[in-house]
Amino acid sequence: MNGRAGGPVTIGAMESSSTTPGGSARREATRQKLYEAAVTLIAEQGFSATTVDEIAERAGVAKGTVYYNFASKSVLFEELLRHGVGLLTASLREAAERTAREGGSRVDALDAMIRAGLVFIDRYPAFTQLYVAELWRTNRAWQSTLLVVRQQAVAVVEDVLREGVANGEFSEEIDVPLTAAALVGMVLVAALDWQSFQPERSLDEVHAALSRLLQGRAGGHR
Amino acid sequence: MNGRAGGPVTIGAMESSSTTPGGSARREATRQKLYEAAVTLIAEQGFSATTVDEIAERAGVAKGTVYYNFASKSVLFEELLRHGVGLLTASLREAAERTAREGGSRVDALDAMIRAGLVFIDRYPAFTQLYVAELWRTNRAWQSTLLVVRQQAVAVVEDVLREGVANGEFSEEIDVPLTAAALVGMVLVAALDWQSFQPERSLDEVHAALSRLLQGRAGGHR
DNA sequence: GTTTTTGAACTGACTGGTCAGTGCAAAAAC
DNA sequence: GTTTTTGCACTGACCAGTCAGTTCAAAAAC
Repeated sequence: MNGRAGGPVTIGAMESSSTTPGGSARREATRQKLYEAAVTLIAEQGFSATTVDEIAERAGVAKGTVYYNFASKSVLFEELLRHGVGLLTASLREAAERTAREGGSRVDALDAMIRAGLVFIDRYPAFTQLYVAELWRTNRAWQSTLLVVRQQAVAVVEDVLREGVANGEFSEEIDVPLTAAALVGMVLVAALDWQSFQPERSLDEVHAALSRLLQGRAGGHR
Repeated sequence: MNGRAGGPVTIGAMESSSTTPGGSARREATRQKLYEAAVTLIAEQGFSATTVDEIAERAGVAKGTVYYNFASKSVLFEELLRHGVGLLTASLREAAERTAREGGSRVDALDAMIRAGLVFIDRYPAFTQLYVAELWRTNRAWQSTLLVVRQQAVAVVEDVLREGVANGEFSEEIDVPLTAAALVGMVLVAALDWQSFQPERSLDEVHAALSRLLQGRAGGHR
């Protein structure tokens, strides 16, 4: 019943994390199942249109279990958000560090992060959908959670840009926050478009197109 | 009560259009009010979380009037989408044509379209929010409408890219559909981020940052 | 024996959609 | 030029259905 093909869409792992320090293994497994059920349903239908009964049914647990494990539908959603973005930032940071370790330039680091972003989106398309759909809303309960979560992800990109400016690799004229936002947006939207409207393309093709754009070989080839 | 400052957020004008060929002036005015009310509410809360009562109240009409003018809540939303994207594509196309008329290159055309996109988003932030939030959802009633509407907007960008490849201005290696999607995404996300998280920046600053990125002056300055 | 899950019943608030009826400006009848 | 009729646009109370969240006794897992 997964809109998209592919194996189990595990959003979790990410160790026990801050969510519940002393959760038993069994409980953690139940939460995991609930995350997975919730992420796909909410991505498809949106938060409000998704019922708790649906989530419980898809996770294969009783409705009471949802409320035994989470205080409310909103809380379940917020913890899900934190969970997923933790994974993403870890993956981005890892890519940047690996590049640095291997003596690559900052452009190489950005390129590696683009790929890491694409891999993440390819693996957890539902999470990405849901994130984009909710990020720019206003007046919602979890607005503050989203703000933190966004800052975490964008900060990784900003760091690399700043390092590049510091070591002279990038022009000092670049606007770090805006450029970081634009880069994240480019990857996010290109990837979602790929998944939704051009699923026949390979990850490498998408990566190549974005890489070219990053290095300015689209506007005026040389 | 408009989340953002500024004058009346008229999404309409766009002449009588195809929606209702023989609508009376009064009726058209009512529909316009309903569009304006719906676009901000749905952008803030999402489609499902927005009630028809709310829309009616904000528009200053009775609930029955909504159903007198639109078959259902979904139909109101679909017509709203078509309405807004019509405006956007018209604006993008106009920018591209103006540039061509003035003898600019295709890069100039892309640049002009970026600015036109930013101006549009600045003027109708709610519509943009709503569009992004709903575009990549699956299994929704208006999925087909969105597909058409997206294709319209992206096609304008693709056309310019193709022309650029044809006249040798762009490398033949560029992947037109993917690059177009990435460009649109870059503008969309950068603009939304600007509005939501960096509202102190001016349109010119945002435009400059995106322009630089387009011309590759971010990755490897020259 | 303690923790976790189950599953079904229940509540109270809310929602999309309906419909009989109102207001009113222009046309028709006189 | 006054009265009557027409029908479009709008109204808002109402209804049937839905949903988040609660409760709890009993079973299952640990």
